[in-house]
Amino acid sequence: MKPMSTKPAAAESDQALRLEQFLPYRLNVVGFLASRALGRIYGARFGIDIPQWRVIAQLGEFGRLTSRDIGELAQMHKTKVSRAVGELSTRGFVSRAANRADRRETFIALTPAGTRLYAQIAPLALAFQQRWIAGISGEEMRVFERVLSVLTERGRHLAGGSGDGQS
Amino acid sequence: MKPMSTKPAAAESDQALRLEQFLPYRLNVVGFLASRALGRIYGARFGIDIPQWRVIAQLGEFGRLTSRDIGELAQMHKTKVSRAVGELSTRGFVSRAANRADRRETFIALTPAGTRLYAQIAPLALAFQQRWIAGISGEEMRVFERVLSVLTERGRHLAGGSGDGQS
DNA sequence: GTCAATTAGTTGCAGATGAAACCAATGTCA
DNA sequence: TGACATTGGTTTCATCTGCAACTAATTGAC
Repeated sequence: MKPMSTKPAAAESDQALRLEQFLPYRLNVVGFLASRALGRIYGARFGIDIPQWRVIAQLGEFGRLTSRDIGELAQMHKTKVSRAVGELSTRGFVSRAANRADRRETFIALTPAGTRLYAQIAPLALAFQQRWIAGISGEEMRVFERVLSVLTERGRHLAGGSGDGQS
Repeated sequence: MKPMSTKPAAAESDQALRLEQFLPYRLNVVGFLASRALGRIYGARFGIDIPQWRVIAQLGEFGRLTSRDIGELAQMHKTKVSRAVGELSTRGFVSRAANRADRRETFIALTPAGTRLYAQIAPLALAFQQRWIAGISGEEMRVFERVLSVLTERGRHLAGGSGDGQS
């Protein structure tokens, strides 16, 4: 890292833009790091990617869901849900069962193998989170999470969000 | 959103996993929202995407940089830098000049048109950030940013990071 | 009851992305 | 000096992603 500055075009306004302090940039970087770190943990160990993990997590938490519900709960585009569920289904981790009351939608649920997988991954995920926030005081984390909630909620509406879509 | 719970497979351990409270998930969502909102602002208005914006921001801040420096400063994979610089170059916003001292690397800098573009976008970006954090107290933001820094730094090392790469 | 509008979910397609291969230039070490 | 490793940067290729179009089923208006 040798900046090699010659003509800093910024710094004329009262408040200059510095990318490494710019909030959208920082949030995007930390979000990317989170995904990458977590993805490596159970990606290499279980052959699961992030969308698949989210599907499994929601099913492990709520039991039985439609694809639409999964998308809404896990903030995933419906095509991503469709593909993740398809892959998990062919691998035998989830089952699909038509809803007889509304035959457009399908109930997705964990199979026994899927439940075992969830029982393996969930503790790892929680342990990872613990290791990540170790040493940060409870009060600081409370403030952090409160602000994070505000930013998330506001971010959903700030630029006219359509609703879903996720990396 | 109708969870339709039947058999909540979780909640057996002393600490159940709830995805909407899971930090990596939350950070990834807010990061995505940040990118999307910001990307729409100057994407629709200037035809610039996020990687290109990051390149311009760094050049506007530091003046003249090699592609390698841009990648390190802006946390971008070198192929992404290469493509962003290539596109910005053909559009006349940046110039490339070989370094005569080390002819492997190339100096990238904003052209006059690029500087004008930066002068237009930077205030918009700052205003967007202000609108986003409006109403949050200074003390809360200080705590938030401090924790964010810790999480970012730790996230870089937690799962054996290679260094670059970015969405 | 019928037809238009809506919804759940899948698929085709075009663009974005990163790993790996690659090229040219520089550094290193004998 | 001469081999070999390293580095800056580009390109190829396989994959992922989301938009748009599509099918099938349901709802609503009349």
